Amino acid sequence: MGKQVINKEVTNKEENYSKWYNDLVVKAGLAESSAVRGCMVIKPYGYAIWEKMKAILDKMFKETGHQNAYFPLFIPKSFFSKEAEHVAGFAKECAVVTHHRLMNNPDGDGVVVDPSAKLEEELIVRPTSETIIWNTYKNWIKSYRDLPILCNQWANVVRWEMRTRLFLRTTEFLWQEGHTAHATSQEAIEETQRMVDVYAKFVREYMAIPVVIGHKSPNERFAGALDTLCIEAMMQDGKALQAGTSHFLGQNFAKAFDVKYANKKGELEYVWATSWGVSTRLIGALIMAHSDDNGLVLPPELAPIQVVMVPIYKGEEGLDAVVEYFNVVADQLKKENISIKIDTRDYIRTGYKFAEWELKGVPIRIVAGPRDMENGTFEIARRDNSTKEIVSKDNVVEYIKNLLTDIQKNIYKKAYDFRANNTRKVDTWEEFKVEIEKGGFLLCHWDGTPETEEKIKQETKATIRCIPMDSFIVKEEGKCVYSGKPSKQRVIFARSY
RNA sequence: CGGGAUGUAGCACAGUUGGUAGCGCGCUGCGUUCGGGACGCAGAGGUCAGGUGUUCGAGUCACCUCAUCCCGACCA
Repeated sequence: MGKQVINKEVTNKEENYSKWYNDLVVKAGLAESSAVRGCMVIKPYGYAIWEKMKAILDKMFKETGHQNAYFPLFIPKSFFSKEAEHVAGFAKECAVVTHHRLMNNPDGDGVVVDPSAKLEEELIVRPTSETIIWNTYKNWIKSYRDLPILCNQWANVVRWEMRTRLFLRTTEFLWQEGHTAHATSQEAIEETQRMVDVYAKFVREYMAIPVVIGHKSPNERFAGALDTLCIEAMMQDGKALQAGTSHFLGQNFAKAFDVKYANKKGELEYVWATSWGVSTRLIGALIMAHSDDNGLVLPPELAPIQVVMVPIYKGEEGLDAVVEYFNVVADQLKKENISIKIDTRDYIRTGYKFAEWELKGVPIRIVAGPRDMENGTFEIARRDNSTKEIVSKDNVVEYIKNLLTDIQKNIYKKAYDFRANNTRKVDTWEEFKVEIEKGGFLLCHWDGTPETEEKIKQETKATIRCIPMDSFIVKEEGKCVYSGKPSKQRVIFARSY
């Protein structure tokens, strides 16, 4: 049966945000930690959310001209050292395959690695696929006619992080990574922008989370990129979360892997590259952006179950009657592509079911019992603001359709207002040190140097989340909040995940 | 890899000066309940992380190993 209940004593968001988050992930049935250090089991309910995300993103990628492909999990070690910055960025967190055979332990029980099966060249479990993909693209690209190449892969990657957290940072995680090759710098830069826009649209419209699009500062840039664009979201504890990145890689990987094409004049040129990705971390963002002490709050666009129907009845015939009453509406809703669950479990009490579906974040609950059947009504409760209404069965389909749209908007608005209330301009260093403790985004002038950013990070743990490109653009002359040197635009400082 | 802590039932924990294992939740069965997380009765479930030592006797004391968590460094 596996009934899971949040113990309210330990799930107060205000008191211990981390614990609240972790409890929620486990108790809502999204994921749990596994036997392997830092790895996560994504449970069916959590994976259903991921599948919905994948389907929408995949469609958006195809609409922007991309195709899916798949590249190997293992990368020869030598590939890795071809791009100096890239290897420096990932070297410390790589899982390495050194052998390919086990044998019975000659000294006792169990199995040991067979020393005779040592690989000549070690294989790296991909932490990201730039190197193996560029080694492949080398063979695909000869002429300007072969360009652009616009590939995406859905895959798992491994990064041996020191500290892990369910969804936000696990040793192995699922993601998509797009890798494109272009004839011109201009085209690659446009692609980088196009894909960060796709991410922003997805997170805003489907996940109902407001994000800022911006450039990363050089310190925060992807290893091997000339420019990294990102979307940054604010979680309910005021910390920032990088939700997606899109990198302009210049000709770095083309040069490292010697990928040249013949242009129309027959001259050889290096190609221009981008890469972009989002991961299961987005599920963590979804949880931390909307949920409350009663559990998940899922936006209707991504909820695996959009409407749950809970019957109230006495005896077996009573149940059949209510289910029949529900089925009429359920069939109509299904025709509208609304996903329905009728909770007919007879071994669980009604109140318990209510609490359980709230914990799982189902946007709408419909309740009906003898009273409603007599009156021709349903009781409809929304998860996002806990209000209930009695609705006539004649209007219920239209009502639900509108309500789903309304909930989606309302969740976004809530998150938007929260972000607005936790974003402020800060102009002095004294003020900065006080304000950063309160959480949220600080819009500050910065002198543009990595040294200043590094010092601010060391003193306050805050980093530049991005140099905004759409929301929060404040182009004005000012003085760096730390060094007092001149600055032309405010950037976003925050503590982050 | 530094600093701190913790390993006892599925989960969360208690366990006194060393004396042979407990509570709550969950689970199983029966009954009464059932429009917001019900209750009663009866059950099942443990190599007290592992090892060595001290002792007549170790969950408890000492040492070692392993694992996990938190704080740093790293990071989607």
